[in-house]
Amino acid sequence: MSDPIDDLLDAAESGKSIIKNRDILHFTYIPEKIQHRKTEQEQVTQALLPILKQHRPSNLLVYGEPGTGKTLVIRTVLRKIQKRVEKSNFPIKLVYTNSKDETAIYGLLVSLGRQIDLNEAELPGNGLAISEVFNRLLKKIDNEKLNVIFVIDEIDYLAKLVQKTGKDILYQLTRANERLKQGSLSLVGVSNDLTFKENLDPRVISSLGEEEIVFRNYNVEQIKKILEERINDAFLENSVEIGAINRCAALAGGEHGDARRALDLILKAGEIAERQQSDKVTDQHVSEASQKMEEQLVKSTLEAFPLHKKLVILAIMRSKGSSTGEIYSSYKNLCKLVGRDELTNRRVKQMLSEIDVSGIITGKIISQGSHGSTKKFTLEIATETIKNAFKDDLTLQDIV
DNA sequence: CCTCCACAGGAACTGATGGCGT
DNA sequence: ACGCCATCAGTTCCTGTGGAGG
Repeated sequence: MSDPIDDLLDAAESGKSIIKNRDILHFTYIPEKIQHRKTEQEQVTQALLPILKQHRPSNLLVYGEPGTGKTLVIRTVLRKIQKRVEKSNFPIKLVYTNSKDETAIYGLLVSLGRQIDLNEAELPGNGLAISEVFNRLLKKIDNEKLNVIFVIDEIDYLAKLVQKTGKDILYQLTRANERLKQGSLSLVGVSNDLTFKENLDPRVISSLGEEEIVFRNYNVEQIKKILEERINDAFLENSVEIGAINRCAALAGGEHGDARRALDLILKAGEIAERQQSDKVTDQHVSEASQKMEEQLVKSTLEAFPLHKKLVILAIMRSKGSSTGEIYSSYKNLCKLVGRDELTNRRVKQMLSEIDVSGIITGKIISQGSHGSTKKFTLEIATETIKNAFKDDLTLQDIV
């Protein structure tokens, strides 16, 4: 009888790798020469020129859908600028944050702070007033005469947080230079949403929106070109079939022109091909990779849900109908089964719409006339996937 | 045309957690 | 020691709504 681990190890050893360099397939990998997005590179450079020429802070707003290369271009340009001024008496510090990675303004500011070397003692991870955090950031910049460029990705998300909490840190950020005696602060905002400016403080728009650059979506042809460029460097010669590239571009680029997804896909397909000891990546591998990635994403989302959200999902599976009321009473039963206190109706409704956002269920408001109106929910994934994801949860073991 | 059901979903609040300045 | 400021999950209270049936 053969040992499964040994088998795998044997296969890995004897199997030849067709991926030479996987780093190149990371979307944000910066090669010395990016061929595409030439005009955008020029535009970004133009907008940031004041920083280089007059040592004057400059603000910039960049739009484009996910995977259109916004961040890549900005990083490339900023790096080049940084290199130029490295040895001058005007060195530039680059700081990058994604608003979506942080759930609150506080966390976002702390993440910015960490990157200009404020440690836990100088800037604790919680407990401070927002204005105090902000003061410490500025103090650091001032004291060390830093010339900082804050790149804030998905700034529309931050704008929403600002709106919700009433804290005008975007305004504060754009006006920070007035408070700085030394050093400077430039702001590069990146947004997926062209309309996000509408609910922004006009004073912020006037300073942040001085320069605006829009990244158009890639079409399938452009995606193919990007794929070919990278595959050339990342894979062994002739190890990726044309069909695989086409399928990849169609899957990822068809709707939104998402180059990041295309690259993730070809990498995953390459790994699958290697594992199958194939010396070529075929369109079959790409399809398989696409499916696997989808499943993996759903599974890890499900696993990360807190207990009550899991219970809500099981309730949807179990309830006879799919209206909010039916789901809620089914959920209450499940709570009894596992011996947990049930949450309120309101909270469960909230959870349902959160799950809806993650794409695992879809809800539709249906009016039943005199029987009131309700939201009907439909599962978008197989019940097998759910059972599979929850089977390791001790509390749920009995009811899955 | 009006009523009325069964919810939808906004807003304000609570209580725990954690660190600040005084 | 105490009040202050933020965040987070959850609760309480609330107003809004589409259309079948009267």
